[in-house]
Amino acid sequence: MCYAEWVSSYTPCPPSQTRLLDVAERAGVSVITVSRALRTPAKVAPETRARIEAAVASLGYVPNLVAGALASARTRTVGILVPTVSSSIFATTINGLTDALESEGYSIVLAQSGYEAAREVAALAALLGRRPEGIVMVGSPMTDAARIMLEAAQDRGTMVVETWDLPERPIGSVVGFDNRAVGNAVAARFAAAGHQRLAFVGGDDDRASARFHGFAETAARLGQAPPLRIQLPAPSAMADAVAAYNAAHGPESLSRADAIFAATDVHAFGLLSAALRHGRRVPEDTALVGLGDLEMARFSIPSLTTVRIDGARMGQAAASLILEGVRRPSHDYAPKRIDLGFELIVRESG
Amino acid sequence: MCYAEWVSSYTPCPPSQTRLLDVAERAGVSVITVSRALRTPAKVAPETRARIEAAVASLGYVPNLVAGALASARTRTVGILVPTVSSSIFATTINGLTDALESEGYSIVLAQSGYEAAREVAALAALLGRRPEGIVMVGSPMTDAARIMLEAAQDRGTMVVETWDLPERPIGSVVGFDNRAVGNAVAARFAAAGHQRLAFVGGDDDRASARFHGFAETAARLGQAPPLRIQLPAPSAMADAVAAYNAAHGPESLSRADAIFAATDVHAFGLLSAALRHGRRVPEDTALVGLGDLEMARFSIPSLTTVRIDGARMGQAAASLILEGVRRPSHDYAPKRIDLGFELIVRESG
DNA sequence: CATGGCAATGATAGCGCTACCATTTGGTCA
DNA sequence: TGACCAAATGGTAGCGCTATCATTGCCATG
Repeated sequence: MCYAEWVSSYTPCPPSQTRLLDVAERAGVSVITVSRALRTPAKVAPETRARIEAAVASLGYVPNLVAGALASARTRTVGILVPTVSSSIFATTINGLTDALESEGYSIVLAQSGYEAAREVAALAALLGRRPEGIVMVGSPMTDAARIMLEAAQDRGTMVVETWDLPERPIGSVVGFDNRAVGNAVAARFAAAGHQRLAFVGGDDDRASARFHGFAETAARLGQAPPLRIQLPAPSAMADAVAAYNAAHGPESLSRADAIFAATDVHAFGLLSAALRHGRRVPEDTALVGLGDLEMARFSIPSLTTVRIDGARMGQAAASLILEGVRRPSHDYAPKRIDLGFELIVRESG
Repeated sequence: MCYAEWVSSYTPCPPSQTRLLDVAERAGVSVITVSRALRTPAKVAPETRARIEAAVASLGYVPNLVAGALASARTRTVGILVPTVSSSIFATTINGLTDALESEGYSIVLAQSGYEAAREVAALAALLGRRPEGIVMVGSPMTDAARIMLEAAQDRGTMVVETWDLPERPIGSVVGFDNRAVGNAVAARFAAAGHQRLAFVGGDDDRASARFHGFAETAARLGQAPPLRIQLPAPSAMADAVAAYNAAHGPESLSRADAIFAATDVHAFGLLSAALRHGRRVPEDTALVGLGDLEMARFSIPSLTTVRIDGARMGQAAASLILEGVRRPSHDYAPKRIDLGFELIVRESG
């Protein structure tokens, strides 16, 4: 609070913000009527409403949603915790979520875990302190601490939605796809095309690992040698994939692989670049499949075969789940599990 | 509020959230002592603090920051309004901002304008209703309405920072670069390389336009023919650039240009793809320069000459400006103007 | 031994809004 | 005509926290 004005005329206070009360006085009504005129205009007589609207406009009144949230125990806020925003792969999900929620008057609070456990917990605490009505996670929490916080929040009525995966033991609702099945599908395609020396390039987060396990699983089932796995640091960067390709030239080398599944299109693009620079032909010498169907997959040369994930729809679905579940007594709400599937988009690279 | 429990045992309430008071009772102290233990631990005796910490842990207490914000008139929240998050070009700015603010206990509220005036105003109203301590704009507001809202917010003590530009008439602080100078630099380079038929491809937002004007200005100064300008819809998409390249084959055609400046790397990449598919050699037949220095610029083949903008640093600088200015009496705060500059990264494409 | 100062804690009054009751009209219907 | 209802409006008590101003006890100081 600013008491400076009582103390010294040398330190003026910023003009205190206009409140509902100011509008009410201006319009000659009570605060509650102004509140109603703003939130449920139909319940206020037209002339009264007009007077109030005039007062609002002339004062430039912007309702304090923080106060409203406290009073109503509805923050109209949804938190989203992503590993990182710089990786454009989650951008579409954020986009879909934002688009679906902002028209309902919700705001998005964004936090990043940076793929780090400690940061995830801290970010989650910050998020939950804002009392969001929903929390959208990309993936499942990395730590038990985070899981417990989410479960507690859910017990208090917060909607929890995990995305980009279909975890065995979800916290609340889930909207994602089967990362293991993705790996299966890619391995099956490589095998059908007659590739022998498979490799997988990606991070070591749960989702990338699931893709690898599915990949290795199907490779084994089809009698292939175990795929080489190259682990790259998170978040996915082309530079890491390029470095990995350029690195070793021993038996563990990527350049010996004749088919590479990259856990993200970003990695795939790095590998494509490195392979071409090495004079390898893609897909003749090395077939390449990515994941995400980023725009560049369509326009690279050769264009990139990739697993399309509908990130925007995932965000929209998460938003719908939250809007449905919010304010509903917990006893008649059952968490949902939505499998959005994936699609192997076959282009030139494999 | 949930009164259902008084009414009917069939509609149980979600367990009401734990409050400071619950922790206080558990620890045998007053609420204010708990508040202090959490915010300024040094002011609480070690044993008391230990008891409080134990109570917090056993209750799983998460402070309600909404209530705290209302009481203290400090929301510890910063709003960021971007044209879109799907365009990865602003992702690094969001990243830099987030990284710099989250360690200070701030949360980020994200809103998108989608390059639409009406949506910008709506998003801004939603943002300002949350009473953020700072607002980071990508670019300047598109409408006067938005500008007025921002000015009013600033008068109430909100820090306003415009980024990605250096507007003539900034609202508050600015951290960006000179888009016109970027255009000048690219035109100068094209001219020096002996290119004759220049073209510019980009959106029609203020920043892209400034780049074009700088480009045309220098072209004229160096005696070149006025560059062709191809306007693409926002947000920038490779597909639009590809379509533009493939479109007309008349005198207004991009394929006649021997040097193209694309307002973003995304456009540049689309043009690169289209040109190569048409059998044009880059840079021999068509030189190409982008903007943003996205990672793919480094790894495309040919690699992309581009104007590097340090988006992350822009975000960090915006965060610093906000943290500095916040809570400072307005009379001793002077808006700052920070030019982060740009760098022409010469690679293979031009 | 009174005095002052500091460290530790507490009581209280809001922050700006909304939920939950009133209360006041004017009209409808038995 | 009086009971009844719906439409329009108002009064008031918080939401969970923090800012401000006590209050308490303890020690050092002259």
